[in-house]
This record gives sequence, C-alpha cells and structure tokens, in this order.
Amino acid sequence: MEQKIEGRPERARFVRESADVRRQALIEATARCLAEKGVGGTSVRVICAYAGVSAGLLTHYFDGVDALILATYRDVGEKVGAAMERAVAEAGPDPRDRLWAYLRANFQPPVLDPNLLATWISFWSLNKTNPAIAATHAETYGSVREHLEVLLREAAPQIPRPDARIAAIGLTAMVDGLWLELCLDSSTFTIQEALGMVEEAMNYVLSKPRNGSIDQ
Amino acid sequence: MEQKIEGRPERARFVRESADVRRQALIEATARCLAEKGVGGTSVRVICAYAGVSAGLLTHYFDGVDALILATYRDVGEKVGAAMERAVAEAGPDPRDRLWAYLRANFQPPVLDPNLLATWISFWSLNKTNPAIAATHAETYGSVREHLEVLLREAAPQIPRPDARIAAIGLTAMVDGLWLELCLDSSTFTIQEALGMVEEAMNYVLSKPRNGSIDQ
DNA sequence: GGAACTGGAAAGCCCATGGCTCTTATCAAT
DNA sequence: ATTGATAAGAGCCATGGGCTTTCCAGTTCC
Repeated sequence: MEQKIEGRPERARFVRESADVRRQALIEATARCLAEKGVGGTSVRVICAYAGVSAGLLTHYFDGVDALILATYRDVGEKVGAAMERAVAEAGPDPRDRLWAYLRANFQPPVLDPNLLATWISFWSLNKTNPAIAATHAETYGSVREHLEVLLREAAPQIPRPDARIAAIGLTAMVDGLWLELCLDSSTFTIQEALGMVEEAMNYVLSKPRNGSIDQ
Repeated sequence: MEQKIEGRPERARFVRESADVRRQALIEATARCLAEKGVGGTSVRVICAYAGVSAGLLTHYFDGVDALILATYRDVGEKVGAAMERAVAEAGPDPRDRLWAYLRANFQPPVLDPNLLATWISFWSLNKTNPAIAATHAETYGSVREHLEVLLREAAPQIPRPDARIAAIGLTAMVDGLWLELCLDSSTFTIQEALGMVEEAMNYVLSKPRNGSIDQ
C-alpha cells in the first residue's frame, strides 16, 4: 500500500533565493531566450524554464514580460558599456591608445557576439511600438556617442566640438554597420579587415586638416 | 417578420482576383504589419485583415506564415534595389555622380523610412533561426556591395580590386549604420549631416593615395 | 442560354500556446 | 511552533496557426 494519499500531489522542493538573484536569473534567461529564439520565441514559460523557476515567478518579480525585456535591455546595455570602459581602462594613458581600444572593443568578445546582436535586434524591433524601449535606446546610443566624442577630443584636442560630434557619429555608424554584418554573416569579411577599416577611419578623423580652432 | 430565415447566415461577398494580385496584396500587408506591429504582432489573422481577405487565404497561397515572410523579404529587397538603380540611372553619365546617387539614395524615400527599417529588423531577427532568411540576407547584402564596388571602380579606375572591395564594405557599413540610427531615432542627427559624412567618406575613398596599380 | 463543374474564397473548428491570476505548498526567520 | 513572505503549479481566457467544411463566381459543355 502506498504511503502517499491520493489527491495530495507532492510539490517540487525549492530554495529560497534573494530577490536580486531571482531577478538576475530571469534577466539572463531573457537575454539567452531572445538570442536563441528571437522575440517570437520568447514567452513567459520559455523564459522561466531557462531560469529554472516556475512561470508564476515572472509576474511576481516584474510587471509582465514587457517590463522584463526592458530590464534586460538595460542590463545588457550596462554590461556592454562596462566591457568597453574596461577596454579603455586597460589601454593605458595614451589618448590615442584609449580611443583605439574603445573602437577595437566592438570587435572582440563579449561585444562581437552573434547572440548579443540577436538580443539587440530584438530590442530594435520593439523600438517602434514601445516608448520605454525607445527611450532606453536613445540613452544607450547617446552614451556611446558621448563617450567616443570625449575620447576623440582627448586624442585630438584641436578638433572643434561640432566636428568631434560628427566624427563620433560617423565612427559609431561605421562600427555599428561592420559589427552588424559581421554578426549576421561572418563570411563576407573578416574581423581583421573590419579593424583595418576602422583604424583607417580613425586615423583620417584624427589627422584631417581643420580650419576651425586656429584661423577663426 | 424578418425576411431572412434563421440558420442561414449570409456570407460575405467576395471578388475573385488573380493569384498575382492576391499574393501581392498579402505581401504588402505583411510588410505593413511587420513595420507597424513588429514580428510579435504579425499573425495570420492580422496579415489577412490588412490584406482584406479571410484568414484561410494565407495558407492557400503560401506555405504558412514563414514562407510569406520570406516572400516579403525578397519583394522588399527587390523594391529597394530597384529604387537604388533608378537613382543611379537618373544621375547621368558621370561615374562620380552615379556613385554619389547610389549612396545618396539610402537617405531618401523610399529607402529612408522607419517602416522599412522596422520590416528589415524583422528579417534580421529571423536570420539566426531561419536558414532561408539567412540566405536571402547574404544575397541582398552581396548584391549591394557588388553594385557599390562596380560604381567605385568606374569612378576611380586606379583603385585596385581588393581595395575597392574593402572600400565598398566600409562605405556600406557607414551608410547602414547611419541609416539604422536615423530610422530608429531621427533626433540624434539630421539627414544633411549624414549625407555630409557619407560624401566626405566617398571623397576620401576616391582620392586617397594608392600605391598598387602604378608602382607595382 | 442554362446547368453541372471547377476551384478560389470565407468561416468555423481544433488544439497548442500566449500572458496572467490565484490558490496552495514550502521555507526561513522569529 | 508560528507566521508571513516566497515559490510552484494549475487554471483562465484570449489568441496563435493550420485544417476542414461550406459556399460562391466563373467556366464549360450540352
């Protein structure tokens, strides 16, 4: 005779984790899910399965899936930003080295990663319909551009401020375009070729003749 | 007393269209749907509602939603390519004008269109999980790069072939990056600024000193 | 010219999955 | 031992895609 009485199905044991651990687990699961399955394949059940928790927890810690995705966007953006800053910090004191390290970091892990692009694309795809996502995008892009602008002016103080802004936008665009295509289809050109193009563009920006700061 | 007998609900009238008309209507509806609602909001019912047909027709003309999205990708890609070629054809005979027209076309309608980007992003998001989409992407990107390469060499025949390839990749990356950000958030810089950057990059590519074709 | 025929088109159906809620079980701290 | 927050899991309702059935507009044949 079985010991367990019918009608009282045993429930899975669980460990009680802190809110931070749970949130982080859900965020990382969301990033993985977006990367591997895209927006369409990202659902409450899949995310929670990835995180190893039950489906109910998502709503408990976040205001629904959209809020979790937004939190994931912020988290991923911060991690990428941190990786870039680390690269700059490790580059030493020379301003040109620091600038180059910043640009170069886009073509090294963890930034150059098809999974990261896949996650990023998911955010882009929500940009149009989700104002909070759009705001986060603007914030992230602005931060990158500003950082690059600062590094540019430190490496070439003679560049007028408006020129530095344009140069930062142009360099960012080129880096983004190369990064995008490399992640989408790495067979069209190599990382080395991309680095060569970016280096040439950087050299051009740093050395092109200006007439703003001295003449006028 | 009502004239209509119970149990015989009247069915919507319909007009019989040719297969081409129906396919095109579904493709255009899909593009609109992807643009306005993103991948997540693109379903059989929504597409067919946009196209003004019943839900069953999608399966009748295409092998499911995925096949329709792929067909939409091909169609949109062809339309963009045609618009670019038209711009080149209207530019006249001067090779430099033709090259510039090609680059410039990326920042004019119908290419510079947030809806087009939204559609495009949807395709990117499927790139990882859908081999057919990935193949179409490679084809489209390769076609653009080759076309640009040809225009480059016509405008500057002294450029060695490998250099032209790299220049085409770099210019494409820059254009793509600027186009992407302009469509995502048009408040960060203007179309004129983007055109200025691209023009400067083009001039640099065309006029930079080479040592390949004459010396060696 | 009328009636059967063909195949395009519309609804409805089925089952799976969507997000979210609610109840209940479990754990850790008091 | 008690308690209150935390987690699990079932359940609800809406929507998903694909399929089937029913219906209708041209076509064809007599």
